[in-house]
Amino acid sequence: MRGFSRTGGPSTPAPVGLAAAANGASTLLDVMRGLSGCVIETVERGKTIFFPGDPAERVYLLRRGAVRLSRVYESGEEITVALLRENSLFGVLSLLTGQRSDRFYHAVAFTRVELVAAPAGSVRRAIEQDSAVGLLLLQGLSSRILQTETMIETLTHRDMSSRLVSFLLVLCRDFGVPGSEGITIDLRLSHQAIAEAIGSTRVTITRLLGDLRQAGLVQIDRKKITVFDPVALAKRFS
Amino acid sequence: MRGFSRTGGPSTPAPVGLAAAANGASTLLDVMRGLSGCVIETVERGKTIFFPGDPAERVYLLRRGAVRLSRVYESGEEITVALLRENSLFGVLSLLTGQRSDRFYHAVAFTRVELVAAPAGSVRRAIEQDSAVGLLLLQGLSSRILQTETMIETLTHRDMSSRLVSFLLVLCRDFGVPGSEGITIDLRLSHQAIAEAIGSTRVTITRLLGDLRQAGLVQIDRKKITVFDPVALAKRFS
DNA sequence: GCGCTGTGTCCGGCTGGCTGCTGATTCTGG
DNA sequence: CCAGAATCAGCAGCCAGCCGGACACAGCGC
Repeated sequence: MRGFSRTGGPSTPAPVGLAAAANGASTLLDVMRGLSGCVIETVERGKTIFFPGDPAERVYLLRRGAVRLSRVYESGEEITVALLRENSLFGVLSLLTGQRSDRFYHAVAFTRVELVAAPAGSVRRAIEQDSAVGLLLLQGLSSRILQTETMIETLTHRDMSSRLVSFLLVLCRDFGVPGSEGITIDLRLSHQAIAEAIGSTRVTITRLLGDLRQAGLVQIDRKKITVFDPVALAKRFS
Repeated sequence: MRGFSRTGGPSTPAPVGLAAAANGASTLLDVMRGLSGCVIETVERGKTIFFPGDPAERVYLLRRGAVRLSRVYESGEEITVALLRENSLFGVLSLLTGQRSDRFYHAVAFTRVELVAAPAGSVRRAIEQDSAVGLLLLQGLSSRILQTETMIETLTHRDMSSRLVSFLLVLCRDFGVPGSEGITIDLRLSHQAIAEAIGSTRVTITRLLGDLRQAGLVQIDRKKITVFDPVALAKRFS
């Protein structure tokens, strides 16, 4: 059950041409929306965008909300490979070698999500027609790589405390909204979700978050975490 | 001290034009080599390719050998963010937003390395002139992302034993050469290097590798690891 | 109102990090 | 090509941090 609601893309192939190139300020979103076969979808929190094993035929741009890419094991365990923020490209597997391939990740809407999906072939054609499209996509992927690498950095910290802190800082960067008393992470994160993202367990996360709260570094209000002072928090790992 | 030896790129801007597009079988390597301002470099094992803080102005393609991207902390500790295999693109930071930015990783030749470096501006121009270039780069980056995500998967395993096994399998994929008695990882890996890559310590790696050896799953000969049977090894984590 | 998910806490046990040391291997410069 | 230096590998003992399991309760949605 996918729970999509398609609000329809342009049924007639939009004139891609040099439109994007002509407009220097054009964005990935504009480009994706103009692609032939593109579909704009809304997915409710918790619903699946694609399952492992599904054919990989479309590229996605996350327009609004957050998406969780995860790997599911036979044991039933699930680990989070990426928490995508707005404007992230994903599903790029489909861009690779022409041959058919299947998804191996599970993509779930972590919040209510709006996304733009376009067939891989369509993307390829658009690139050929308008080189500016290629550049934009390239930049999108570049920033995905940087994002992912920061996450690797987070995960190589040895003690869980550092790992959690580092993860919180990543979340601040990706999902933080500044407020009067610090940066609030605009996601409803359960301890379990955090544990699955940094390779720990629910109980440990509960304990460590408790420590941080008692140390006056963070505040938690109905699953939303506020970091009072990121630099002070960063001092938590050497 | 960078220890480069430049074997000179084309001093006159090569005619990029539609050459690549015309030739369907063209590769990333061909494309990069044709870029104006491109330089082919050889770097000896252990030498630095770029330091953190260096201006990010070039994109690299790793043509031969392995490159280690790492983060250095004030404490002197160093963790490995990526071990790049042949045909990997790196230094993509420079492709992002036009504004100047600095490297924040340390890139070191992990083996003797041959690479092709091209100014970011030159890459951008090539994309504009020939859309096929954009597509090739895009595919290059896509596979980098997949690679990085596998590494995240590795790192979220809780027990070190699984982590090590998972890492070895990644290395087999990226650097493995099949032999008569299994797959040999074509890198000279010290226990310390492995520890820095999977967020553990030298001592633990020594112990765990010893276990694997005694279990008859791997063999180690002067720092080269041979995995007898990857699928048997994979059974090591549930 | 009830049930489910999420949070907080306790405890036993073991993994894995830390320290210190020794012998082996590799690298470097003369 | 050799000698000294530096890095690397293996071993042991100690101890903290984290996992696993279990349980009670709070909050939220239905």
